[in-house]
Order: sequence, then structure tokens, then C-alpha cells
Amino acid sequence: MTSDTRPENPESAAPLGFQHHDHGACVSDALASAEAQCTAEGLRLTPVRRKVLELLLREHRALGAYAILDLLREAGFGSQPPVAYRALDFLVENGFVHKVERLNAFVACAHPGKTHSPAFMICRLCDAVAEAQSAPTKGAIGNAARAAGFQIERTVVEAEGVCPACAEKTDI
Amino acid sequence: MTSDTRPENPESAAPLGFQHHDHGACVSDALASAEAQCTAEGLRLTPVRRKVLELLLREHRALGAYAILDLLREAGFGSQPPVAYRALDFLVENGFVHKVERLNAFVACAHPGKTHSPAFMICRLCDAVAEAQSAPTKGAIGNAARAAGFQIERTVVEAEGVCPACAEKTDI
DNA sequence: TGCACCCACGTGATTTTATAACATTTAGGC
DNA sequence: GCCTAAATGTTATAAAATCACGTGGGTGCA
Repeated sequence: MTSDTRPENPESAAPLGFQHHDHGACVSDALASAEAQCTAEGLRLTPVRRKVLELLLREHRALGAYAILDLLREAGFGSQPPVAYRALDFLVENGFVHKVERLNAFVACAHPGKTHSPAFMICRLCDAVAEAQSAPTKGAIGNAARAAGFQIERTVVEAEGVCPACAEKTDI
Repeated sequence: MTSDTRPENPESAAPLGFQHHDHGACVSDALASAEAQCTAEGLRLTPVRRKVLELLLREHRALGAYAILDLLREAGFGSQPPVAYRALDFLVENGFVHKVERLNAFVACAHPGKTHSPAFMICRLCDAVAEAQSAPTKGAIGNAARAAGFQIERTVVEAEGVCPACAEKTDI
């Protein structure tokens, strides 16, 4: 056991977007901003919750709950599933983390702050996940919902395919 | 065990669309059309596969793999998970059935024949699932993909909310 | 016709993902 | 300080999915 989301395709540590960027700052900025938001809204960013968010920010890719659990154990936290799931529930509920349904995995939100409807692009080769925005009430699904009288509360939009880096490796 | 997708909210047997329609004809028509397509394409719609499709058409709602497995057992087929999963793999691969990622469940395709990108509306109260069409390469996600150089192969579009029937019951 | 191959099926075991239930601790309001 | 509510730790179990291996039934071809 001591699982990870995948056989761990070596070199492809799957950047959250598909382009590189200054990490490190990105992690601590996001943590600070999360802390600020929690203070502002009276939410409790407890040690476990903070750690899970930090792990997801640091790893910068989608991690399964049990992969997170392993990392929590290493960090000296409880190591039973509910520990991870509860922290994830909190983070997802408050928009700091999203669940990628297609992968049964979790990613730190790339556009924190305002509530939004995330859309994901998932590379089937290297498992990289990029987050974009979707517009729930627009487009085909919005029209269908209006026509059917369906009230949309939340949307899951995930595209599976090949990221630029993998396409290059494969095509050439 | 002997599971079903839900505690089975009694009266809400969750129509596939949100409006009623002539069932029965709908089931046998779909089966016949699937058979025709398989013959045409040299695919083997074996007894188990046919049975699974029939069950999904008949139930007319999203069923978990284990719920299907129970029904298969009752019908005298093998009752180990791979039996259901293999049949479902075949049916999904060939477009007769879709997987609803949000529910880890399966529905018979409501628009068989041509290949398409399904979009689902899922009622969180009665679990009804309606299928609409999405346009993968259009809209926000299509633009994001083009901008990022991501090649979309498949999309998951699922809206969660309240169906007309449940909205009526609740609001009044 | 017979044989060989491939595909599908049956079954047992196991892995991965997720939740239930309950005791214990901790933080904050008063 | 004390009470309450929320968060945590832990045990157990449920639900979803896959692996591995053996068997049988068509299809194609000699």
C-alpha cells in the first residue's frame, strides 16, 4: 500500500497548469490567502486542514485521499481515512480544494477567493490537471436545464485528453 | 449488501428524462436498435451484455454496478463484480450506456445511434438523471483547451441540482 | 471435420475509495 | 472555570473497482 494516485510516471510531476511558473511563492501565497479568508469568515483552518491544503498546494497535482493520508501520517497526524476525508470535506466545502470526479482525487484550487465553477483538463498520459473556469448557466447544459426546468446548483466539467507536453513527446 | 444506488426514495423511481413518456416501447426499441448496430459493426451483444442494457433501459435511472450485479444474479447470470463491470465496459465503450461520474453509476444512453458527448442533470433529491447534449469544443472549456494547447478526447459534464418535480414538491 | 485461437465468461481474492459509529479532546462563549 | 459545540482519533465496515487464473464457445482455416 502506501499508495499514490498512479504508478507515478517518473519525470512528469504534473504541473497544475500546463506551463511552469514560480512555485514556492505560489504555495505560501495561497496558504496566507486561505488563512485570511478563514479569519474573515470565521472558519477554522485547523492544523490538519492547513496541512492537507499545504500538501495539495506543494504537490501541485491531483492526489487521492489515501495518498494524502500517507503524507499526513508522515507528518505525524492521524492516519485513519476519516482524518483525510474530513479535512478534504472542509476544504472542498469552502472552495480551497476541488474534487476531480473522474480521478476520485483532489486538487488545490487554482483560483481561490471568489466562488466559481471549476472546469478541469486532465491529461490521460501524465495525469496533469489544469483548472479553468466554466459558465454553468451558459452553453448547451444551461439551455437544456432552462428548457427542462432544472435548477443547477453545481456543475462538474472535466475534459480528458492529452496535454501539450505529452502531445509533443508522442507526436514527434 | 444487495445494494441499490440509494436508500430508495420510495415513490421517486426517477424517470430518465424529467417528463413521463411511453415506456415499454422505448425499451424494446432501444434494444432492437442496439442489436442492429452491433450486427452492423460486428460487435457481439452477448446475453450478459444484452441483459445489462435491458436492465438499465427498464429501470430508466442510474444504477450502481453492484445494483446491476444483484439484478444479474436474480436473472441467473454470474454474480461476481467482473461480470457486471465487463458488460458495462463494453456498453460504455460502444456508446450504449454512459457512466455518471458524480454517482459512480450507469445509465442507458438516451440518444443512441450517433456518437455524442452526453451531459447530465442529476437531481440531488430524487436521483433522477436526464441526458442532454454538450458541445465539448465550444464554450468556456473549449476555449481554455485551445488556449492551453490541450487536445480534448472526452468530456464529463454533469450538473447537480433540483429537478422540476422535486422543486414543485419543496417550494409549495 | 477437426483443430487452434481468441474472446467472453465464471470465480476467488484483493485493492482502492469512502463512510458509520463512538469515544476523546480542544477551542470559545459566557 | 464551566459548558457546549466542533474537531479529532480510532475501530470497523461498506461500496466501488480490479487482478489473476481457469473454462467454454464460436470463428476461421487447414
